[in-house]
Amino acid sequence: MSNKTVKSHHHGDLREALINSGIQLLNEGGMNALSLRKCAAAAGVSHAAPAHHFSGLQGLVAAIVDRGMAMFACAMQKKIDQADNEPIARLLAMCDGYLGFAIENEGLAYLMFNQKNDFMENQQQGRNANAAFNILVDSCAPFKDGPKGPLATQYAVWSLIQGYTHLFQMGQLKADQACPTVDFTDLLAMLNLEIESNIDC
Amino acid sequence: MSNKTVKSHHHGDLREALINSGIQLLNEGGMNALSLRKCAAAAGVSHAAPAHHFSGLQGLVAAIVDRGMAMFACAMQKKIDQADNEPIARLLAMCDGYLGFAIENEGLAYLMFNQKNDFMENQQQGRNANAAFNILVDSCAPFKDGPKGPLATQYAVWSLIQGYTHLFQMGQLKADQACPTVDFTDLLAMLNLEIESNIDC
DNA sequence: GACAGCAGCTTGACAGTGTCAAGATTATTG
DNA sequence: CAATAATCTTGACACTGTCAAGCTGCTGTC
Repeated sequence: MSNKTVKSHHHGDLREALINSGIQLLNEGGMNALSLRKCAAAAGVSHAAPAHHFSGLQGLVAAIVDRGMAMFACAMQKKIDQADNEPIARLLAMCDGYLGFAIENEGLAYLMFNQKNDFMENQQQGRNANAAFNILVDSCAPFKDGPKGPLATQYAVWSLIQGYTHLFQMGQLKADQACPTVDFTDLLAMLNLEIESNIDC
Repeated sequence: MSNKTVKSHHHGDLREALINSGIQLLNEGGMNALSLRKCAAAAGVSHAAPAHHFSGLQGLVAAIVDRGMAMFACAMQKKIDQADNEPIARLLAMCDGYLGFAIENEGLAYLMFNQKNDFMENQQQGRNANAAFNILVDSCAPFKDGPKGPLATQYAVWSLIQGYTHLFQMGQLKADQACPTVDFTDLLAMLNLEIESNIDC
């Protein structure tokens, strides 16, 4: 497939090619369009070749999720960097990036967010996932925790944006009836978020 | 299989049996354990028999989701009926039933909540789904809508409980680190919920 | 009561899937 | 250069959903 070299027995960068093919299949045909054999075919390679780079389908999925997490973290960070240097604006920007990523990468995001997460256990695998998670944590850091204990703000925001994104992905937020779509900004505004004193940046 | 009648060519209630087998398979072996052929085998019937009751796997899934929605609505209503006759208590009870159902029926709930919803379009199919949805709507009805428009309360609560449930299903709420699990009550307490005046029950 | 029609189910086949074992080819290393 | 390891191919297997064709027994009509 390469025009630089004559066709070799070795692909050269099959692992990368398989991940890319997988993401493309996901975003084109949704969850059920992903298969080892189709990835192999898209990379111009025999059906059993992927087994030497991933331990079965689950391994390919893990690699795709890992790649997706890097893209996800990047998408959120980009929005945050464009926002005003103020806690609420940055939090909203993070959520904007969260939802935007899920919209622009529908199949990939579905795979990522609906996969049981063993990342915390496989430390090696989850570096990108942790990076994405830390962006969420950092965005919530300037706000006081609720009276009922620490982390409440963080999990409230996470649940809210994840739930909203999920409802969107499942087509539950269509504005087909009289009511217009409820914007996420309005939902976040309902949360009691108090800025901790003496915080800059 | 029945001890009342001799074995007949006809099963008698195959449709029900297939749905029940499907739910059992889901809750025992998770999402990937569900297959038409295994449902058929569990019902003691040939592999192609389901095709005469459902239009393929998708049809069986739709029937299972429909059944699940009835159970879901029942679970929420039961909790609400046990709660104090007061808006906040009833809202919390609804969320308790929501999460509890997902915990007690892991595989089924995963199938239900991660399926793109065509219920609003297939009016006939979605009666049970609408019943469950209406319980959510009714639980939010006593509360004022936010300043930014109607339905904000409803979608904030829905996003929050769905997101929290989803994080739980994906194993993101484990209290493995120093922090204990964040209770949903604490998250709901962070929402600005004002009771509308002149409402009883 | 007999017979046609039909719904319920079976059998057999097909393409697609993941996974394994064995072998062929290429790159790397001593 | 030769041995070894990495990479990929080929072939096979069990499992999946789906379709076509046929068998079985119930139901309704004359």
